[in-house]
Amino acid sequence: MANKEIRRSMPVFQIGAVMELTELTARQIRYYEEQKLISPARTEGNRRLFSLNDIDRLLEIKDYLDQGINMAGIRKLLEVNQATSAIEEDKAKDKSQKELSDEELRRLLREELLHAGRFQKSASLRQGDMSRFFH
Amino acid sequence: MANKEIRRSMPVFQIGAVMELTELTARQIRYYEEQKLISPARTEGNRRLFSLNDIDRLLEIKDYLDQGINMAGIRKLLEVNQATSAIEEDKAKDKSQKELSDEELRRLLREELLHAGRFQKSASLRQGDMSRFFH
DNA sequence: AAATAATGTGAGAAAATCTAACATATTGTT
DNA sequence: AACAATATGTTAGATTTTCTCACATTATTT
Repeated sequence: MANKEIRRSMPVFQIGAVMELTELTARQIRYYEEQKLISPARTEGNRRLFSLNDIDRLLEIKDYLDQGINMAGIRKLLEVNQATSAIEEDKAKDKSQKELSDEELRRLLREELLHAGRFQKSASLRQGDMSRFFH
Repeated sequence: MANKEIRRSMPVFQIGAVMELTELTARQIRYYEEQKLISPARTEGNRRLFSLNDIDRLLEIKDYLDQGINMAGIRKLLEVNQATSAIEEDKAKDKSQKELSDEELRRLLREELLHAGRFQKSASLRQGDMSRFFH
């Protein structure tokens, strides 16, 4: 499901929330952006907006920092991590595709058609849909 | 999993994000609070903080509004909805409990022990954990 | 026509975030 | 030991967002 990744990359959190969730200071978070470790989106008014992926990344950075790794090291590690996780995603995709029986495929197709267009405009969001928004 | 409900009720969204997600104006959202349809949390600085549940509720309200139902009606509908969904949750819980084999129970217990305390302090959050945070 | 309900709009205050600059503590280098 | 670089703290002033409150407007009910 590519929707999952879309949802996880939606920029919705302001820096205050991120500070609480990650226990990093605003200064630290901004510095990591300066160092190109993260690239949060911006509102019209230039405020940072973070996604779940950004937050995961910050938690990862924090872990590495606790291990005494410096910015350069972390930058490299995140690169590698990014690459390998992309590969793993692809693998998982292949695997799950192979494992689908024809019947399941037909069922999924029906589902797909039934819900087509659901994520086009947020106007189409309706009750209960927020549960679909994350993960 | 009661954690799911805990996560869904975590107040993290500011009104700006909620406006975008729901396509309601700030005025509307505040009015619905005044009408006791929602009860968002507050920051120290008195700003509203909404949870996923709040947002679902607002989307539900919007649906009802589109159907021409007034505040009183919506209030009542939300009450009923709340009650029935609680019942359904209980039912689901019963069902899933019955369906768990002894072996699965033991496995879950091990898991539980392994991850005990994880949600006590946000300090214990580590990389990849944000994916667990929603749904 | 008057009252009520739901929402819009504007003002002024308070809070959160922004950038930029300088300070400080720790680590690495010479 | 002295110096340089790294990572973070702190402060200031500007900008943006949100707050409450009051009044305006529009559509429905009585």
